[in-house]
Order: sequence, then structure tokens, then C-alpha cells
Amino acid sequence: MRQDTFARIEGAIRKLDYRPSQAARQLKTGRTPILGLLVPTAANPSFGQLAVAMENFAQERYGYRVLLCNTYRDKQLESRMLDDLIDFGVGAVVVVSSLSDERHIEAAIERGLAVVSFDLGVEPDAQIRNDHVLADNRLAGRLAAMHLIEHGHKRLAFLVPRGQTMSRRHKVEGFLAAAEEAGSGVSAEIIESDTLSKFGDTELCSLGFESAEKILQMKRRPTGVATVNDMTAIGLMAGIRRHGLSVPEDISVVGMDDLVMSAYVWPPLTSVSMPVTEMAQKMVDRAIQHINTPGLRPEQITFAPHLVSRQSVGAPPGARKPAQRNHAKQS
Amino acid sequence: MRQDTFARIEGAIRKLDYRPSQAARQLKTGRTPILGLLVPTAANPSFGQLAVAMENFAQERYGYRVLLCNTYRDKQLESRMLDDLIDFGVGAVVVVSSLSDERHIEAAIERGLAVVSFDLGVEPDAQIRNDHVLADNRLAGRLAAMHLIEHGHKRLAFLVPRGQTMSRRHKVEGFLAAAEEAGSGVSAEIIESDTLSKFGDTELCSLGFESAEKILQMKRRPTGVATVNDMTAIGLMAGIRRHGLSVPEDISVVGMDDLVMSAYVWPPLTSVSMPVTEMAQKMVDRAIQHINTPGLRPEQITFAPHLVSRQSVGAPPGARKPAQRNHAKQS
DNA sequence: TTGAAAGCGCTAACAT
DNA sequence: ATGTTAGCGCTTTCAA
Repeated sequence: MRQDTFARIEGAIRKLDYRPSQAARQLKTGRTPILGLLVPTAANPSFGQLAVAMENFAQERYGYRVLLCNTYRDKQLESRMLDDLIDFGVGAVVVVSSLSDERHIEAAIERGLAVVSFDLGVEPDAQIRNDHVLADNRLAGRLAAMHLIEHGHKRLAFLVPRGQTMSRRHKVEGFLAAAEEAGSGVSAEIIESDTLSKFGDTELCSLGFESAEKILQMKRRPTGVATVNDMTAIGLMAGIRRHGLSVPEDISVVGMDDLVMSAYVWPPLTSVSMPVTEMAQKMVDRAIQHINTPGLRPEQITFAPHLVSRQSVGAPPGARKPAQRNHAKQS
Repeated sequence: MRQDTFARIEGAIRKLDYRPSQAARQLKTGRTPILGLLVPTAANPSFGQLAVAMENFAQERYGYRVLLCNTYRDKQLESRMLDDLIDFGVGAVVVVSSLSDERHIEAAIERGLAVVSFDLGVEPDAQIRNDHVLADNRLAGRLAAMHLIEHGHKRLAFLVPRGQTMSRRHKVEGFLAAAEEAGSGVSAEIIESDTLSKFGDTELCSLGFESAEKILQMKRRPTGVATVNDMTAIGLMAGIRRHGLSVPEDISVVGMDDLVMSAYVWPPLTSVSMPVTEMAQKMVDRAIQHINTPGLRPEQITFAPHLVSRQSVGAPPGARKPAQRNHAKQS
């Protein structure tokens, strides 16, 4: 193109301050620079962090924006959202740990949507039908158990909300496996808490809070308990205090997610940290690649978590001295 | 339309499973069922909650979806986002408390975008150029101060992050006014903390944490301090503990926002609660109304906050017995 | 009551 | 190197 033609056009653009219509462009090309993101709820800061990390990278790197949808882990809503996104011309979506049944997602894939599942493993035998980006959740469970065991705990427990996701199941498996391997006298139990409302992820704190009673009433009360996420762990610690016991003196607690806030609560929460930012970036990369190269082969990409040790884990009560309980309330 | 024609069409729709293209529809009608939402960062759970409340209502009530953008309170980013939203054909946007300068927002309004400002007051003399939905922040500040005063505190302080927003300014004004009115021996100071990074809202906790030192070194150390939000308050409490003092025995703390998590931290945080859900719904209502009736007159709508009393506020040290400090660390 | 056609603002393919 | 044109899939208006 000639210099002056270019200048002339530039001038016109400026003068009319012309901005291309995305709608028209999309109608022509069939694509729109938007990525979908389905999370249980943005009110849970761990998903909030994920959303921010994705939005940031998608924008900086590819000029894509992110359309955020809260699914409340509701299958109905989820598939309506998927449909809507397709109607908007969105080409790729990141779906965060829906409950295990994926039929509605497969339907969306059939209709041409590229989907990247977050934190949802694939059954060993099953064929991978779309990308999966996830933390090594078995390792996460294992890290939690090992940390507790290293501190001398023999009676472990793992607290999970009722709704099963694959990531939760894997965490449980890893936790149990590590306890088993520790052998001699180490026992581990799974405590399934009831979720009442469907807005499960907002009530994660209260769920942990209420589970405290259940745990404290067990005949062989555990001295070290892990939870699937930090919100639940924080609620659990509050519940334990409410019953007059303290963390970690009476019961040690380890969470998962390593929320920013977890370092500031009392006691500072020991937690299994997931590399959220890297995972977010990988998901965006994959999503865009799928848009650009239709036939792309689905992959499963796993990231390793690591444990961040703070002060919610200590020695079990009576580790040295003969068993003796401390009823002093924190204050 | 005749019965059978209708049936025939329905049948075709089903058979081809036809779904109208939003892009084409938008190109024709000039509108798209999407609302924009600009927040400092979705990683801050208070904005996460807001986003959820809006998304929920917009979808249920009007069939609109929400496009969430994280601004980091960065003017540059903010206006790029506004431009993008206009290009996408978005008709209305909710903007959460940008720093005071609103020129870029006015530019967007000029270009036909309807904007609803959240938590951003209008200067008394200034003309209202767009909708404003906000909490009565002066009242919020006042409630915090009064609560402290009722518990016998004489030396108050209010902790604010450096970046000025109108809502922060109003909180400060209310706080100061209430202290003033209490008269006799009640003093109040403003402590402005430095924010280092531009990602201010993610680091709110650490900001509170680091401000503890500043507060504890004051010659006439305050016994009751309020903060602009719960994240900062939680960080502050952690900082106070770090220096060997406890909340509320040595220093009482009151936050603002009343995050779900605030009830579960230790000590449970007393906080000024804003009616987020109602505000979110009002904003969506206004946004849609602006889209449907172009000439609509801008309004300023204020919601009253209320104080939720928990355990982070107590009597000042030495209220009964002669001054005596408690150096016991919580545990 | 139904069918036909114009045109929204772009992009891609083609003609100059 | 530049200009022209068809058509993406709808809605709206007008004709039958």
C-alpha cells in the first residue's frame, strides 16, 4: 500500500473516529474474541482468582475478553449457558469442575464448541474428548496427609462436601493412600458433609463450621483433618473454636487452594497450593489454539501442587505427655 | 398465524435444531443482551459477590449476561475496556468505584453507553451525568465510629488505602463527624497506608497487615480502629497479633463489607454491612431501563448500611482496672 | 396470513 | 496498489 493512501485512510479513521463493529465482523468471520468461563460461583475467591488470571492473560496475550458465568454446579443452568455462549459465537469455553456427569458438555462439543475442563480428571479407561487441565489432586490429598503424619498424627480425617466431583474424589484417594502407606496405627476417615442449599460454594464456610460438631462427636476423634478447600477449612476452624477447642492444639487443620486470605486468618492456615496462574494461562492457550486449529487433539495437562506450611498444624494433643485435653478457649 | 403453519415452523426449528445467531440479530437491531461490569478485581470477594448478584438477576429477570472486566483501578485499562464494550454493542455498563476522575467515563457516555456508577458519589454542586447507586458511606463511617465510641473508646483511627475514591472519602468524613460529635475527649485520626503495587485490591490483606506496625508505633496509640473494608481489617488483625497484641483486648477493629468469611475469621469481625444484593438488582434495573428508554434521566440512589456486631470490638484496655496491657499472644 | 426483499457493517475474493 | 462486490443471518417493511 502506498504511503499517502495509508495516511489518507488513517486520517478518515481518526476524523470519523471509526471503530469496527464486532457484530458485523463476527457475522462475516464466524468468530468473536470472547472466551467463556463457567465457574461454580465468582463469590468463592478461589474462582475469583482464577477468573482474574484468565481474563488478564487472555486480554494481554490474545486480545480476548472473558464472559463469566456462575453455574452453582447446576447442570440445567450449565447447559443453558453453554447454549447461550454458542449463540453468541463464542468458540471456546473453560468449564470449572462441574459435577461428574458430562453429557451436556459433550453435546456442546458436538456443536462445535471447544471446551477446556478445569480440575476434572479423565477416567483411566475413558477416551479424552476434550482438553483437561488439572492439578494432581491425588498428590494434593497425599501432601495433606503426609504433612499431618509428619507432625505425629495417627487419626486423620478428610472433610468433603457432599456433591462429588472428580477432583474431590482424587483428593480423597490420595489422602487415603498416604495414610495407608504410613501403615502402623495410622487411620483415616472420610467425612461427608451435607450441603443444604444449591448455592453450595457460597456456603462453604458454614459447611465447615457445621461439620465441626460431627467431627468432635466421633468416638475416635481425629486429631488432624484436611478439607477440600480453604473456605471449608476456615469454617471448620471457627466451628472447632465454637466448641471450646483450639487449632492446632486440639485438632490440626489443613486446607487446599491457598487463598491469599488464608495467610491472614487465625491461625494462619496450612494449605495445599495450586499453581492457579499457570493453569489459567495454559487453559487460555489451549482454548485459543483450539479456535485456530479445529482438528487439534485433546490433551490432559496436570500441574503439581505444593504444601504451604503455616500454623494450623501442630503436634497432636498428648504427643509427649500422656493424653490430656485442653479446653481453654482461644482468646 | 395459522395453527398448522405454526406447527410446521416449530417442526423445522426442532428438526434443524435452529438457534438464532446473536451476531446477526445484533447487527440488525443494534443491541446485544449483555451488560458490562467493571470491577477493580474479581479476586476480592466483595466484588465477586457483587458480580454474582448482578449476573443472577440480569439473567433471571432480563435474559442478559454479564461481561466482567477487571480494571485494577487503572484508568488506561478502564477506558480501553469501555471502548471494547461499545464495540461489542454493549448498551450499558456498571462501573465500580473507579478513582475519582471520571473523564473517560463521560467520553463513553457521550458515545452512547449507559453507565451506572457503583459506590461513587456525586459532588454536591456537580451535575449528575449518569446513574449512581451507592451506599451511604458517611453513614457507614459514622456507624463504625459510633460503635467504637459506645464501647468506651476515646482514641479512634480510620485506616484507608492511599488511592482516593469518593466512597473512601465519605467514609472518612462520617467517621470523623461522629467522633467530633461525641465531643469530650474523643479523638480520631486518619491513617493513610501506602499501596505499592497497582494490583491494590488483591493486596488489601497485606496492606492491613503492614499498617499494624504504623499504628502500634503512634505516640497516642488508638484503641479502636476502623478500615474501609473487611480484607484490610482481616490483614490488620493479623498484623496486630504479629506484634504480640490481641483483638479486641488491646485494639478493637471494625471492617466494612461484611464478607461471608468475616463471620468465620478469628475473632469474628464486626463489620458495616452493605445491602449488596439489593444494590446489584437496582443497578441492573437501571441499566436495562436506560437501554430501553434512551432519554432516561440519571438518578442517584442511596442504600443504608447497617452494623453487624461480632467479637472484634470490645472495651478499650484499662477501661475498668487501671491501664494494664495484655501481651499474651492468642493461641 | 404468508412470502419476498432490503440492508445492518463487515471481510474476502475478485477486477481493475 | 486500489476499488468493487457478494453475502454472513437476522429483522423489518412492504407486497401479495
